[in-house]
Amino acid sequence: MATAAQFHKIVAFYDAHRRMPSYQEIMSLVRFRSKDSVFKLVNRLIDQGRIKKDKTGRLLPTRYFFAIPWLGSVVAGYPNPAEEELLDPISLEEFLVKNKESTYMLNVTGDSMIDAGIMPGDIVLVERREEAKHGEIVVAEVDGEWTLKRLCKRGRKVTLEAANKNYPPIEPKNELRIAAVVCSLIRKY
Amino acid sequence: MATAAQFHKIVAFYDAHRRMPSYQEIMSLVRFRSKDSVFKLVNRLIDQGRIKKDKTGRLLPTRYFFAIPWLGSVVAGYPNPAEEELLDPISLEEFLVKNKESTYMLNVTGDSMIDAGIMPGDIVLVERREEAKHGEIVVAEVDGEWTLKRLCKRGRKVTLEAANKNYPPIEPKNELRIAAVVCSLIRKY
DNA sequence: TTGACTGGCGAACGAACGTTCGCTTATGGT
DNA sequence: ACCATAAGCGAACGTTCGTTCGCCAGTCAA
Repeated sequence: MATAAQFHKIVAFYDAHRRMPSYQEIMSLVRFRSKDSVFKLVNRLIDQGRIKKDKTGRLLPTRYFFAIPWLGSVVAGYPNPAEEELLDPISLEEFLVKNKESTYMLNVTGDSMIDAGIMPGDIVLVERREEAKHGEIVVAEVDGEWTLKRLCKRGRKVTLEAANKNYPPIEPKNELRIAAVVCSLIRKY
Repeated sequence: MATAAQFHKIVAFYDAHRRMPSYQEIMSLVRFRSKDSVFKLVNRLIDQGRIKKDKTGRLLPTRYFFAIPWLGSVVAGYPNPAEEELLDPISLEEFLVKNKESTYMLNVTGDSMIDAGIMPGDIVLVERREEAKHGEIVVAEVDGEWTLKRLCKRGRKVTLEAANKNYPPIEPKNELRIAAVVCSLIRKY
């Protein structure tokens, strides 16, 4: 269908201007000479679910505007580059950030969690909250500093364990204050 | 400054509607009774760099709309929650995706790269290209399947090395086709 | 060949847009 | 107490918005 190329131009406009184009702007994007042609094109795109309209008629982007195509698995299969959009398209924000209000980024230094695949220089996305379950990786306050460890609850005993055999578990003397819970990890190469 | 709370409401509107509010909409958001008051408020926000306007007067979001606050380092210091916005605010997309056209997501299965901190179930963001430098982690085509390995160039000899001592290096018999280069890693807990 | 359907064109509609004006009220420094 | 400045109000401006209309050229099935 030819609407795919036209849709691409709209997405490109959105990426460049960080807003949806007006009907006039789409008109020159896809080289129409009538706004009504655009109107009908937009309705087709809405039927396909690629664009949305709010109740005042303004155009809104959908997930397709933010999506990074998902190719599949890297060991198991041999993805066909022709059919890129197999899995649900999803934006990184949507994928990683559940509660925008309480999510923060944190640089990781030190190698105490290296056996859990968290290396120095990595970035963790954390959600600020004070409760965590057994096994979750948390940011805890110990001796006035923040430290990244795995929370272990055994009966009434709570310890902080590193994922590195060179670091002994921490058994908090007084109270244990949890500052945040790690919800995802990011690494740039 | 009181504009901070008002700015927050505008960001909230943007998050909810995926577009910038009109002056009228800001009017009711911040409970003004005149569009001119909004006009002046917006100009203040523009002076602060928190909002932008294109040449037609439409409002545009800035990095502040997408940013996840950066708290600092998790081991070294003790970040003050009061001053959250110390480092440059940045959006995940902006941070991780350089070339939107050629970036794809890929599921990782298998533990062959576990010593490089890439675990089964992780997701890698890759850029499709056929050239890679020594030491980069690449998606390569071997025997009709895709595999994730570190590229090693020693003189004219090119091998694919796993980051796991249980896996021997791969020495390609014929040609070595690189499908993509890993540029970042994502893990969800 | 006919008739239903689709897609693009050009013109027009009211509504909403960003902007500007003159005026009033609050605020802050001297 | 004074004046300068800033912030909010209400009304108006020209422009652009999304929408709708009638019309015409293709397409495809009956």
